[in-house]
Amino acid sequence: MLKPCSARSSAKREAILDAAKASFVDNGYAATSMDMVAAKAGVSKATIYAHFQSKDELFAAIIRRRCDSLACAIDELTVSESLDARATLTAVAHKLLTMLLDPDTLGIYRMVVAESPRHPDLAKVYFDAGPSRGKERMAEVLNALSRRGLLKVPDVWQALDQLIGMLRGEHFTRALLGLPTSDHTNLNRTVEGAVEMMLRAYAP
Amino acid sequence: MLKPCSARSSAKREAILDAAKASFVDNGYAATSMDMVAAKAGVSKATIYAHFQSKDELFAAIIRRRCDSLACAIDELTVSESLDARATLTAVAHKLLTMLLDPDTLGIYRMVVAESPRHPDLAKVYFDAGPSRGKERMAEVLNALSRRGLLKVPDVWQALDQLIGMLRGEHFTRALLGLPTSDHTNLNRTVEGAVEMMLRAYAP
DNA sequence: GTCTATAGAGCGATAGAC
DNA sequence: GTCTATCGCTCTATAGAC
Repeated sequence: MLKPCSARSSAKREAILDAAKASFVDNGYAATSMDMVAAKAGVSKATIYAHFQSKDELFAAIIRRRCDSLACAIDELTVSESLDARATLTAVAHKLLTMLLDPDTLGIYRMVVAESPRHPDLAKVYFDAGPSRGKERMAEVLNALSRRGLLKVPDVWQALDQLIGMLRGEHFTRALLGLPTSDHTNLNRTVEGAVEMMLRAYAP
Repeated sequence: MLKPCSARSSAKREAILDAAKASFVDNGYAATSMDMVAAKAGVSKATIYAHFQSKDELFAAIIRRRCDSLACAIDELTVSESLDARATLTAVAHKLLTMLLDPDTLGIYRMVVAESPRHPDLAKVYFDAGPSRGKERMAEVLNALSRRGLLKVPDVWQALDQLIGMLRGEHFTRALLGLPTSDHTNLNRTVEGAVEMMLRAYAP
């Protein structure tokens, strides 16, 4: 579970946001009523409307708060500069996969996907703060390896698409659909296989 | 757009299914009312309930119908047996990517993802008929190449996860979130890059 | 800011005529 | 099978007291 970088809000406002996030994740946007949120947050419905103009705005606030957390977690996605290419890629791969399969990540992503036709602006906010920012962060890792002469990557963005795609493999889709997840052995095998492919293709 | 393999139903029933699919895709499950479906289908609400027991069953019928179409389209995913490894992989990659980025595929997938917490059984039905069946079909293609000595694949399922993951790249996520899609040049480049990786790793 | 109470609209599902 | 009409319920959002 991720925490925000900086928190500055009233206690009730946070309680509402927490309750709303849980309710939205569990029931979906449309099937979540403001009464449910109020009950779970331990406040009255009118109090919610004192903090948020509408159900839509409450939803947007949740996504934006999650984006802040995501961005923070992504920025912390660093790897020691003294490792070789294989160790670096393996480390960053494990961190990424852990982040992707986090229940919070999946729950929010499910909502963003579901509501993207009705809330296209939020989908963009999420994509920029999540996948896009994550890729930029990983590009720095790859570039560092290139600078040290441990990798030769002609197109960093394409290489990252390939690495991330291979890492997600079937695991992410299965988790997103709530299907029984592959065990930890397979996760390690996926990482090893993906790293092997990268090394084979982009060794200097 | 995909069509079902076999159709056997009354005209009104089909009209209801078509209208419901469009409404569910556009508005999401919970935000779609039976009145909307009735209006779009040109029937009365009671007629819908004469054909489907509940809103849930109507939703399930749509997913199942889509699964039939998907399975049919996937079974037709064949490639000439006389092509070399690169041409075969490129052809099957283009077919897969076209299928994945089809607006109908995306719309239904969005719904299945959104409702998977409340309809886990439907998520499994969809996964089996879609991704799982597609992978089995592609395994046959890879096995055929291996049999002809054009490829040496130690673990077919891992190789397929890698290939499919690289092909989806960022395109699928962007399309799923309704973000501006990369142009056709990039799609071709993605295919070429993925095929190149596969050949480099799994050449005999 | 926070509460109780409620307005006003829309929902899923059904009854009963044909 | 198909319709019109309607029941009983829940929803978002607000009014007004404190």
